[in-house]
Amino acid sequence: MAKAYDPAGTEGPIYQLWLDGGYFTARIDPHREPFCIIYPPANVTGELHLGHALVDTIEDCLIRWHRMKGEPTLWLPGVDHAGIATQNVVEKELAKEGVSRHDLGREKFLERVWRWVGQYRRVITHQHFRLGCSLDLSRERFTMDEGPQRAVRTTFVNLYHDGLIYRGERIINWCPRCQTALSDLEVEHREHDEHLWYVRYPLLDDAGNRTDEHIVIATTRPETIVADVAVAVNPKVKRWQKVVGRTALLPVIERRIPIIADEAVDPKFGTGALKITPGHDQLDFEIGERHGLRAIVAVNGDGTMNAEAGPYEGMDRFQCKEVILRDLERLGLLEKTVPHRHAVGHCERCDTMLEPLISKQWFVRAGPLAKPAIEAVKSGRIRIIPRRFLRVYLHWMENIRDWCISRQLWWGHRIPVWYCQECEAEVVPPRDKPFEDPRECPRCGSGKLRQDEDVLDTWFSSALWPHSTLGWPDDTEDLRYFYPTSVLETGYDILFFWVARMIMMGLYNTKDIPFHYVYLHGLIRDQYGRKMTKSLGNVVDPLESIDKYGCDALRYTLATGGARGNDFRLTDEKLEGGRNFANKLWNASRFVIQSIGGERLTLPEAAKAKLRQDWALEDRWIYSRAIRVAREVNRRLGEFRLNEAARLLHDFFWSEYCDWYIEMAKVRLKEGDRSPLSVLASVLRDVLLLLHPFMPFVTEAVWQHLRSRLEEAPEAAVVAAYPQGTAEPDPEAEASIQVVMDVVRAIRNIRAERRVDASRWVEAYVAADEARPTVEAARPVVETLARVRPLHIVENGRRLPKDRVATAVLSQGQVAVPLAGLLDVEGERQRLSRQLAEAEAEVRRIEGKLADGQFRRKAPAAVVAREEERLAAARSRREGLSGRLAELT
RNA sequence: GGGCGGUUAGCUCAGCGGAAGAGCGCUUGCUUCACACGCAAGAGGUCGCAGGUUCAAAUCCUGCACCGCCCA
Repeated sequence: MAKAYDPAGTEGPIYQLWLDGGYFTARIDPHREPFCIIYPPANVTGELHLGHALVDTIEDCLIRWHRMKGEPTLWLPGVDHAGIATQNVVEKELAKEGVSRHDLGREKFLERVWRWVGQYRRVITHQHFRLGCSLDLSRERFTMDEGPQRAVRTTFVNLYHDGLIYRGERIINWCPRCQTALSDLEVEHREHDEHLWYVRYPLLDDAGNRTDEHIVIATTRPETIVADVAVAVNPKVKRWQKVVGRTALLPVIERRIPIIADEAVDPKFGTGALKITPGHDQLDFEIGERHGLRAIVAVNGDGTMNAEAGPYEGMDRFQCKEVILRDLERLGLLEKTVPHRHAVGHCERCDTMLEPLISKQWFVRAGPLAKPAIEAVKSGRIRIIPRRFLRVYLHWMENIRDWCISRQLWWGHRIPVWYCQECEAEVVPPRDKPFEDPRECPRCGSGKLRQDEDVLDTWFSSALWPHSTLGWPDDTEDLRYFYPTSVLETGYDILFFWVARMIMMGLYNTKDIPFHYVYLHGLIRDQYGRKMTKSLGNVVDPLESIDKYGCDALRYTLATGGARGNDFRLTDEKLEGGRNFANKLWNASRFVIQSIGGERLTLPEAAKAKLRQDWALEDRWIYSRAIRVAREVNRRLGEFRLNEAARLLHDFFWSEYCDWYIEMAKVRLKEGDRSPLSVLASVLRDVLLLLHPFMPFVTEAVWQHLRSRLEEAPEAAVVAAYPQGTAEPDPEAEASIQVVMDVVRAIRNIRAERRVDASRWVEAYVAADEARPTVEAARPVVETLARVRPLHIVENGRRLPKDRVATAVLSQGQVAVPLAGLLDVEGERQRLSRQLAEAEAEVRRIEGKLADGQFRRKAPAAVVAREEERLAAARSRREGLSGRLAELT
């Protein structure tokens, strides 16, 4: 084994070993409860970021844990066609060649996209390998595969015939750059420091002639004046009450528009009078409907003004704004301009300022679907972790709005609706034949049918993912066995986009929940706490981190980075820590394996603590601790507390197994006594297996070295049984070793403070009182670890030497180190006095607590007993300290 | 406007009713035969502020301040 762990040389061969073993392929066993996670499909755009690395780490960890527990385990990988994103990427590629998609035409363009898909599916798969993922590649699915396509089509057809999908003219969010409609969720609201323009609309008299009077409206979007159809005032605003019912003259356009009254107008905004533009504003649209006003759309799909804009036709909407303001100014109709901050919608994908406009689109009627989805979570059939996201989910669901699902894109699932060219009928395949394209119009018999040009929102197919990947709408073995899946794990940022919709659609399609648990993780940020974005240039490529520190280092860092559901910052320092841990694991293992040599060990199996009574104290202790740690780790994993489980293992392995146990074991090994080997190997085995889900490569690599030295060791860690800690702990050994450690630490402390040369052996005395047999038994350990020879063990403090010794008082004994010439009596006095003061304070504190009748009556007996023990220890320490001080001359 | 999260050692974060923890950084020693990606010994915290509940509060409740996020 090499002197340092080499991830780059290890990871490839180890992954190959797993693939060759076929360990990742799920096997159905009807007698066992399966464990299944559907991977959140990665966008086929191709970029793998730290978010994926986090998903990979968490899900692989859960999957490996369950697989090792012996459950039939399926982790199903997937790739998402990512409509807008992929179309944008391919269009950018084309732009480099000086071609637009329109030059190519729909068919040729789609060919290009498929070529891209072929390329990037492989890249994505390779990236999962690098992260050590134990995905079942034989079941990989792509949202545009035939199976998921059929699921999409079936769902659409059923929803349509159930009246849950409709086509209608609504205000939607339009992205002029992507040239498509978006759903509400794809809108990013951002505050803009802008202006509020106060514009005068002249009033007409009864004869329709212009007067000197006017009504003043305040607007943030003067360019939409051209599409105004009314002015509305709140009926409570006194100032405008008398003008309701009159007619105003729309500036520039000179259209006559009515002045109406509507409660929805905010009397405190601007002047209390609102221009009504039903074609470009949701609130105005609603007011318009109430008053039977027509709607005018004045902006084209590309963001330029259309013929409705009159003189401004052809201008870009932003340019139009400038020009119209100049015109208003010139006409004396611009009363004032005041600074104003307001929220503006932007395209989540390309950041373009969105244009709300009326458009004919397809919608999902979300209300009826949300009802059972609310119930499934409220009843606890689906559990959301961390729990605080439950309220977020419910609030969104209870206020859900219809979902705009049509996109004016070429790449995606084509909407399965045809329109009759003759009678304009809307034709959707029947429920029993959802995959058959209609050939003639059922109403007029015409053969002139044209399919809707649009495709569905990508999230529509993602919403079906847990069942469409398992074979739905067919009744497959996988679907029957693995559905509902066990855990849905993803970032909290797509709770609405994906999780909520999966619950709705899963319940609709399968009449069952899609998963039992939803585990939401936090977002990874850079070292300054900023979100990682391309524009900031602070995006970390996980593959670079793996190259630099090793996959296990990255995984360990991500797993321990923060508490569940919390964001955390990734830094090089943390990755270094992960690398160091992997190396520590490697080297301690190297020591154990080298110590075993060519022998084949049988590991001890002593479930009852009694059976371990005759073992060496340190063997009993570490064996007992390993049992407790295994229990704790399993418990934390069951609660999705990966960070706590990993940290527990880190601390146990490093601070107890390496720092103390290995050093203690060396004492006997050096004497040629091989008895510690089986315990060394046994605890190492447990640690390796317990850590395997977190750090699969280094643990497997070590396992492959270790297993040949063990009798009956499984062929690979990935399929070894996960330690459960079913054996009985040994509290007696744990308490005893504490005394030994305290003695060693006390002597080391004195040596360090007195600057005793590290290589020098010194004489020392220990008065251990009741713990004397323990210290006696551990004499060789204490001598070696504290570099003491000879070690005198005396009955009690009175037997310790008094002159020119440095002393330490423990709760269960005292230590004295003769230091002729090195002792600073005054310093010693000060140190002991300080400790005495501390001990006295402690005694007073606990005495006070125990004197309180309320405490004794109300606190649990175990707590009272513990306090009494502490008091005894503190008193003993106090007596010892004052005794030493008195002797100090 | 509504909701959520955060505020704990110099930094990054755990802990969330019964003696303040980790990693990094810092100080002092160590080429100790697994590891300097290391070993040993240390220093460092009125757990944001103010009330309240409790025998007991960093931990529960109320209010406030600041930072961040989500929804409208």
